[in-house]
Amino acid sequence: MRNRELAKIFYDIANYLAMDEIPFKPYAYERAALTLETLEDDIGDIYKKGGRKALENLSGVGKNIADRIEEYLKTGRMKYYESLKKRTPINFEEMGAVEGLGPKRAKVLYQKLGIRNLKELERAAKAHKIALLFGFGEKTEKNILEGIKFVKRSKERFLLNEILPKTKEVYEKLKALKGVEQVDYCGSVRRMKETIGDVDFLVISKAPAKVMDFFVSLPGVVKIWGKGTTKASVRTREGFDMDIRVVPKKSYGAALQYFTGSKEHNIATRLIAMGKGLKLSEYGLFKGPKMIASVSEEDIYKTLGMQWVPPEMRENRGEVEVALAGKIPQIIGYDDIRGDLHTHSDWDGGMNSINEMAKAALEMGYEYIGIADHTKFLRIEHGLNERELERRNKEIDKLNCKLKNENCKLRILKGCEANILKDGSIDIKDEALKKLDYVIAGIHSNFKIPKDQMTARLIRAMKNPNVDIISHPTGRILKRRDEYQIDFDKILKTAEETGTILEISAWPERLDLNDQNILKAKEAGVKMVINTDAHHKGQLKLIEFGIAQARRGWAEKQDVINCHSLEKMLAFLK
DNA sequence: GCTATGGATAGCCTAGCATCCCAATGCTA
Repeated sequence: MRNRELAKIFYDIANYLAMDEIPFKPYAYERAALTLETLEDDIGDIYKKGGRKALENLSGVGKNIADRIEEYLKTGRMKYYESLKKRTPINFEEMGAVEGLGPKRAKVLYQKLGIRNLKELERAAKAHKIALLFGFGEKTEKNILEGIKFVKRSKERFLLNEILPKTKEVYEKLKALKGVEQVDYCGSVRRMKETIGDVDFLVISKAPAKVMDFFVSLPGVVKIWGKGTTKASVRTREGFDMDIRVVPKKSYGAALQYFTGSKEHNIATRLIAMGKGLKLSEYGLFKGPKMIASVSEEDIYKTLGMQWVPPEMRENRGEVEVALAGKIPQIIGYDDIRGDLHTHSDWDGGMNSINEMAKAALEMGYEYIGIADHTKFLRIEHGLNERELERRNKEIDKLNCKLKNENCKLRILKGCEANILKDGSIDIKDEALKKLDYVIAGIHSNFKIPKDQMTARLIRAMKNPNVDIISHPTGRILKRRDEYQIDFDKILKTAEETGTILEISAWPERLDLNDQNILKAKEAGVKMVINTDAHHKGQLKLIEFGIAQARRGWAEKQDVINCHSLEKMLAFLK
């Protein structure tokens, strides 16, 4: 998939143009990038099948951008982009990741101090050169240093959604390869961890040399770190590494268990083995020199006197003890979601009409979809005011009538994503909220207020009888921003008392609540809802990432309100 | 640079905030 590569380039171009204060063009490139990102098919395939015309048919892609895409697909290069880059050789991917740094400031830093990347930025900030620049100051310099620290910490890891599609693609190719008997991906991808270091594949094959050759010559491989008879390691164009190893059939289960990890889980299981006078390694479970289990993971766990543990739970957070006691919870499955309650339509900043979103929900096999458009505080997302909300509600009523007449079971729910203002009040009148099926409220501004103030802010919002759900409750953005300061235990207590539901955002950069908070919420008896926050119909599919997170937090169907039928789900709301 | 219609040209991308310098700017949602 070259969609993401191209999107990245277009975002870069948008930054270069914004830097020069060129109006509107940046916006055009950003829109094209967004289209590419949400595209379901590979841009190369689209071009192969439909040619230039197919490119120009994409929303936000006109003659010029189609030219650029075409050039890139044909030559692997884009001259326009390269010339922009040459003129201002700034690494935006690094610099832009620092919160508070945008294209304009990056340009000033380059022109005045020659700063091109994170390393040079850090050096200048530490030498207090930045605070002296016009338009900058002490505070900005300090914020930049803090931002750098954060970026560095998350730099080597990739978001799960950056990795998973490519992983599945390679997996399918390996599976189809002649001579491959079995293949699995393991490691943190199999555990569906929110960020991933590298990808490991495990293969059974009688022709390992052929598998190695195939693996290192996969399209998108830019560097071969090593290649032996049963092991190989490569770097992909996207910048992450993939390893493969061929293992004997008889120890496949042991290898799969070992390479899936986590390290902490493996240590715990090895200790169990030791306690029984056994030895567990990547080669098998041994009693003295005799291998007593190893063909499958189930086999190994069973011989250890444990239940099989779903990969998402393998973090040594008590799952080993629970598996020994035979009490592994029935965590929710990837097909258990019956509706998405946090989606946006073109009434606010979304890309699709309510009707289109509903159709997409039907394709997902959903029983209901909730439209939770932004409310008025968020002007950039075209947040709706009371009157506009009313008009939107009428459209939903009409569509529901139509669906009913067509004997369609899907129901569209009237929701909104209101804003929790600095003092904990909601940016839209209660009378308007009352008319909705449900209300989501979230924090979209003033992230840096003291902990007690932030906690009080959320608590006040939860006590509002109209607020049913708190969206992305901790506000973190993976690789960009830490969660805001809150007393999560107090939040849980209030949620429990008021019957407020906490969201598990499936948005790959949020995944908020995270796994550990999900576990805490479950223990506190707080109900949750898994939502995508889709701004585009294609993004309904992101639900997979939310479910994975819920599984990592041991959530069961009873903990997640949208695992239930419409009627039952509605009963959970205030 | 794209889209929508006036088919060559208008309209798109807003508002609150933090910071920096005390009115303006850049960043973020």
